[in-house]
Amino acid sequence: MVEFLCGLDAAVAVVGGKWKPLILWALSVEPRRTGELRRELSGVSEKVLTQQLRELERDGVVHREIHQQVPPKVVYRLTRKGAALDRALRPLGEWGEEHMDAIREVRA
Amino acid sequence: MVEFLCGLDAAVAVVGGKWKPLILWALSVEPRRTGELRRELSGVSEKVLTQQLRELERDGVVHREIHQQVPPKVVYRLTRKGAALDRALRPLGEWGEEHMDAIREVRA
DNA sequence: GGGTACACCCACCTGCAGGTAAGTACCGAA
DNA sequence: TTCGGTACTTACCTGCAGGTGGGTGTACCC
Repeated sequence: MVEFLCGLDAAVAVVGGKWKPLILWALSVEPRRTGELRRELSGVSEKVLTQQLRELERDGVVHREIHQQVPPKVVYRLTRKGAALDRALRPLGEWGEEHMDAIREVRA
Repeated sequence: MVEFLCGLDAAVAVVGGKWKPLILWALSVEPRRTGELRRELSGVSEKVLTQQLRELERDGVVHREIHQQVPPKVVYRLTRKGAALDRALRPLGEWGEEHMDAIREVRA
């Protein structure tokens, strides 16, 4: 790994994770706490959510903001790079929106 | 499955496969025969390549054109829908191009 | 006759992404 | 004093995407 054939390859390495696109989408609306994210993306396990958030943080698209208090409070927000990534994903989302029905139909 | 939370979800269902983005990229340059694709995407096994091509065909983004002759000749090309998908992937590719170095660096 | 190229198909196997369930440490409310 | 909420971590397990290696049929070249 760590060798990309093209830009698309690199981008996929960042957003390629079961919940990552949805996480980015959620955070693009507004910053959120861990629990809020968990409830929004119904179906994610706690482990996988934090895991994917850590990877997004490592890749520099998500910022983790720890409010030192009890009980703990952690807020996630998109970095500038993350916002750009989100914008780059928009056309893909629109394409999906447009052809969703046809795709769904073909898988029955 | 067959239930998408949003357009992005649907699009990912289509391009989410180890070689699919690269296949689309290759076919966007020009239509290709099976063997040409195999050589271009060095690393794909024959099985997985045809498998992913079949799925892309089923999803209506790739057209399979069989020239009835011996030895067999099969040409794959993007459909209009496929070309639109390719265009929708461009911004993502550019984002990747731009941040590729940073991403590579963070994974060492 | 042996080798190569074409575009497949099939049975089998492996690695790892993702899921499950439990534990940590703290506090406030019932 | 037990419960619920906060944000995690750890050990363990499972399913399946993807990879390996073989086989098919035809025709050309040496």
